[in-house]
Formats: sequence, C-alpha cells, structure tokens
Amino acid sequence: MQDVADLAHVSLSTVSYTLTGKRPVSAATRARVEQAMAQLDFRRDPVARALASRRTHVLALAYPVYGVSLGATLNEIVQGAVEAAREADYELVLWPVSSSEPEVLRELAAGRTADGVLLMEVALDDPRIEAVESQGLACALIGRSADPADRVWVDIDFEESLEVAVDHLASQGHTHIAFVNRSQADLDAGYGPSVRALRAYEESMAQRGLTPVSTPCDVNPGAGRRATSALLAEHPELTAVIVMNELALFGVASALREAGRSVPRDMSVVGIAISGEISDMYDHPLTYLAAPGPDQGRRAVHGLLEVLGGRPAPAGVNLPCTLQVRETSGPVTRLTTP
Amino acid sequence: MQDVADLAHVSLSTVSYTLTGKRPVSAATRARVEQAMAQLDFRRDPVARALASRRTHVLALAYPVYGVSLGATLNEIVQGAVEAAREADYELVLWPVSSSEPEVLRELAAGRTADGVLLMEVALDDPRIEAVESQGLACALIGRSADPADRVWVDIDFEESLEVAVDHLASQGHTHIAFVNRSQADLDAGYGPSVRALRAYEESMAQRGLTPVSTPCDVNPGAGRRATSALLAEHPELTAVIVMNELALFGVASALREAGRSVPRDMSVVGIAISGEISDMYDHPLTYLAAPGPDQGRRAVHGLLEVLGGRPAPAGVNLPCTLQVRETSGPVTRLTTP
DNA sequence: CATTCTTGTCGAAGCGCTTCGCGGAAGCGC
DNA sequence: GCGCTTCCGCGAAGCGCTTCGACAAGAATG
Repeated sequence: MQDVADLAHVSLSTVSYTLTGKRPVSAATRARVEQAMAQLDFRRDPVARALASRRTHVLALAYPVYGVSLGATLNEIVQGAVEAAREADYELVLWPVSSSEPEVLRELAAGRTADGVLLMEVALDDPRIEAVESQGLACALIGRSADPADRVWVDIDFEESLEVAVDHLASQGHTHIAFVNRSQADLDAGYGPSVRALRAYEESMAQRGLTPVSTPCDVNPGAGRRATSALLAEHPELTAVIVMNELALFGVASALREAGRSVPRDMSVVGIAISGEISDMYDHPLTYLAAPGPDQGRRAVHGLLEVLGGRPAPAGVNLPCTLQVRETSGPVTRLTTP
Repeated sequence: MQDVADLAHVSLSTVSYTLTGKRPVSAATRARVEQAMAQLDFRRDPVARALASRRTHVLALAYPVYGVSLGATLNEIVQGAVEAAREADYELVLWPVSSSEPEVLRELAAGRTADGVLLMEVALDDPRIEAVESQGLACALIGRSADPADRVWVDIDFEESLEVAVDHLASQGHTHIAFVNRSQADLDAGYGPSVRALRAYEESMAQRGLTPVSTPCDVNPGAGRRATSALLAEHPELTAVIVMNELALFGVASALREAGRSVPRDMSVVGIAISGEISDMYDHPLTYLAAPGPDQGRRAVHGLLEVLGGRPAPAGVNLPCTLQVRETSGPVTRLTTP
C-alpha cells in the first residue's frame, strides 16, 4: 500500500481513504491512486483490514453437512446469499456445523472470523441462536424460531403455499387430497416447516369442508414409496397428493406407477417448497411450488448487513412459493367410486 | 494478552511462546500463564495471529454448491476433513464455488484468508488447480487430475473397487453384469471417477471373458429407471447390475420392480463408491462398496498440513472402497434362458 | 477584511498478536 | 574459579491496514 502511495504521490492514508470512501478524496487524486493500484496490481490484505477495522467483511453461513437432505434446495439459498454478499463487498463462507452442535458454532463465533452468521433450517427452539449471539455476533435466520423477536428472519410462507396448492387442486375438482410431510422426527423436534405446513394444509382443507389425510415420511425415496402405498391402500378415493419432501417425491412416483395410477389422469402430484432443479429430476414435468431459495438467501444477507451497519433490522418476511403448473396436475377425470 | 501477562507476572512474549510452543517455557511459568488465561477466559484473536504470523490457520475446501449431487457422499468427505483440521488446531471453512468458476476461486485465494485449499471432485484437467496455485497457496486434491505430479491427492481406487464388485458377483455365478455409470456429460468432461470406473469395469469383465454392458446415466432417479429399463429390454439375460450413481440407484430399484425382477433372486444390485447413509435409504439393505469418504477428507487435510509445514507431500493414495454385503446380492438362482 | 466552514490531505498511533535479538542465570568440565 | 554452553525470559520491532487529530487552503459569511 505504501508503494501505491509513493507511485501516486500521496500518503498512505489517502490510499486507504480512496479505498474505503470514509473521507472525501478529490477526483484527481482518486484517479492517480486507482491508476497506481492497477499498475501495481495491488490488492489489500483482508486480514490486516480486519485487524485494523474490527470488521472481517466476512459472513458465515452455518451449513449442515451432517444432514441427509438433497443439496439442491438448500444450495439455492446459499447461491442467493453468496451473490448478495459479493455485491456488498462481503465474502461468504460456509461453516460446516450440524444443527445439533451449537457448541462448535459458539467456538467459531468466538474467533470472530466473521461479522455475522446466517442460520439455515432453524428449529422453533434453536440453541444455535444463543450460541452465536452470546459471542456478540449478529445472526440472521433462514426459517424462523418460535420467537424471532427483532432478529432478521426470512421464512417461507407455508400458510399461503399450502393454500395455493390445495386451491390449485380443489379448483380442478379434487376433493381427496393427501399431504406427504417430512419426517416424524422433524415434527417431534418442532422443526418449523413441517409443523407449520401441516397446520396450514389442515386448515386449507377444513375451510373447504374436505378431510385432511396426511402422513409424515422420512426423507428418502423408499419411505416415500411406502408412505404413498399405505396412503392409497387406506384411502383409495385419493386423487391428489401434495408432497413436501424432496426425496420422498421420487418414491411417490414409484408407488403410483405400481398402483397403476397414471399421472395426472388418475392422480395429481404437487411438490411443495422445492427447487426447480429437483422438479427437473422428476419423471414427468412436475407441478410444484417453487421455494424462494435464492431470494431467501439474498434477503437474509441484506438484513444482516443492515444490522451490521447499525441500522434497525428489517421486519421478518414470509416469502411465497410460486406455483409452477406443469404436467403432473390436472382435473379429476375419473370420479371416485367407493 | 497483556492482561494475562500481567496476571502471570511474565512478559507478553512469554505468553505468546507458551501458546505457540515455539520456544521453551519452564513448567512453572507455563502453569502460571495457563492459570491466568483460564482465569481471564482469554482467547487469542485469530485475525491478529494471522497478520503477525502470516498463517491464518484456516483451510478452505471448495464446495460445489451449484451441483446436483446428493450431499451425503460429499459430506462424508467434509466431515473427515473437518475433524482432521480441528485436531491439528486448524479451522476448516467451505468456499462456495462451483468447479466451473475457477476465477472466483482465484480471487478467494488471492485474499489469502486460508493457508491451503482442498479441491473436491477434481476433473482430469481442472482449471481450479492453477487458479489456487497461481496465488501461492498449496492445494490438495480429493480425486485426481490427469497429472497430479507431486501434489497431495487422495483418490478412490476404482480399479480395485470394480474388480471387487465384479468378483463378488462373478463368484456367485453371474456372467451378465451391467454397469450404470454417471452422466455422459461427466464422461465427456473427463471426470476421473466416471472414466476410470468404466475402464476398470470393462477390464474386470474382460479378464473373465465376460461381455461388458454399460450405460451412462444422469444423476437422478428417473434417469436411473429409464436406463435400467432400457438395459433390461436390450439384455434380458442380465442378472446383476453395478451402480455408481447415488440418485440413479433409486431409479434402478423402480425399474426392477416394474420389470417383475425380484432382488436378489432374479437380479443382484451392487452400489459402488457411495456412503452408508445413501445405502440406508435404499429399499432393501443394499450390498455396496462404501466410499472411503471421511478417510479421504482426513488424508487430504493431513497431506496439506505436511506441505504447509514445509515437509514433502506424502505420496498420493488410492483408497479402496470396502465391500459391504447386505441383501441385494446373491447367487444366480434362475439361469437365463435366451 | 477577519472569521468561520468546508474540503482534501498528511502523519502517527494503534489493532492484538508473533518473532527476533539480547542477556541474565544456571549448569558443566577442567 | 574460569570460560563455555544451555535454558528462559524480556523488550521491541513489526505484520498491512484503518482511523483520528491536525492542518493548509480556499469558499462562504458578516
């Protein structure tokens, strides 16, 4: 940096100010400095910057490497977050920590190698929040805890999403619509999405005078197949199924094929809160509610940056999923005969 | 740190030396210093340490967030790497970069916020290697480039793995054994595992005078189902299939079920280079060759630390997959009749 | 014209550590 | 008791930046 200053015939601090913009620098000087930087291929050292300014310009995202989920939907969030961070001259790194080891997160936060932390897959009562905040770092929640208070949070609007899904099906004449949720373990653990989606599904059905039929289901294709088979056996009158479970989705397809139900003639299938990438993997072009993945990541980062800038946290938002009508949903063509 | 020094009645540098161990400190002094640190709940600042020592004590792992793969097998590698790093007083962070954007990686490396970089899913000709090394950072390859030279690399021994798989099946009387590979795109891109596994499969078959039957297959269940159906239609004499494709595996199950082939009576299925977690998701207890995931991660980290310590890089290794015989493989019970 | 602001720049003091050179105190052989 | 080495500990000089106070010069004010 001293070299740049010498070459531009200014002091070292002036170089710093043209870089940070924290004090005015005349256009002429700025130009000279920038030219000198280009000429010397100067890049300022993030470590020294962090030490002097007490800002690392790094955001960390706690990334659950110990989970089972199919990366795609999670990764969309990461992608959005990365882009937003990059635009704001921040770097985003992933901290490999499972949701179940808040202590590791606490240590990481204590090192202060990041200015703020993004938490994904937040449970209703999530110990990671305290772990991060106890070290004086700000955090943003992707998902939502039971009481997000005035924290930054960005969740999916499951209430609306399930209403849209049920509406889409009901308006095509479906009256027997099942819901395949995530695992029982998630429900027991009070994992927000499972709990809220189930509640929303039941309400949307009830409002139409329809009887809800739902089942929890482990996140894998086999479980999806078995759950669907069981559902069909017990409720042969079903003509539609809503699935909020990336991997089970594939098992649903198998089960329907085995049961001789053709899609969408005999049975409509709607995926919910999944990424387009997952839908593309499905056998047929899938009707689904696209998760606002990248947008969730972007907003979480923006919110976190507001807080880091000393501004008030923007209000939490529930982002809607967007209905993508493809070829797995359609009107009821065969009326159920008991 | 000055506070600790004062409390322990030593100089600041002595505190530093007890921490780094780079100069001898008498047992008595060390004890006093440690007691003082505990009393003050002292934690040294990684940023300042990095600035002064030109070592960040951070290892970065380029994590492909823009891919489609099912996280589990990848994540096992990360888990191993995280553990190994932690044991060596290093921190491991994930840099979200796809394999196709070496420039982003170059920028990240230029920041020198890590001492070394781990690359996963290395292609035979991978531009990321140059990107990292051009910035003066060491890198370790999980997988292997065409010419790893004297770099650190840890790959899977596909030659042995396929030999073991073929042997396991052949020794039970199978003579018509198919191989479901990863995508054609991977093959075209010269992605090591696909290329080498295919070659190894063909050789193992040829050595036994058997005719290889293989197919590339996109990484999703639908593609697996279609590929398997096509295989069965064209080669009804098949009695076994080896699958090196996490997601296609689930489609293979569907296809077999549809074709009325019961497993393992009519057809044996062997997964290859997958994690136990994936195998658990399969319909039946799957016979598979477990990828050395965590071990790959550990060794890559160890190798990288050797290099960072100025020692010569350990020789690259091909780790074997370990055969786990479960219930999807068995002797040929129905001889194929043309 | 003297006074107060504003604008643009500089020098120097850190940020919290590591590391180098130095030197006092033991320990050793003779 | 003398030199010699070895063992420990100290002080001070950075690492490459940010940031604060100071200040010169011109603009605006009365």
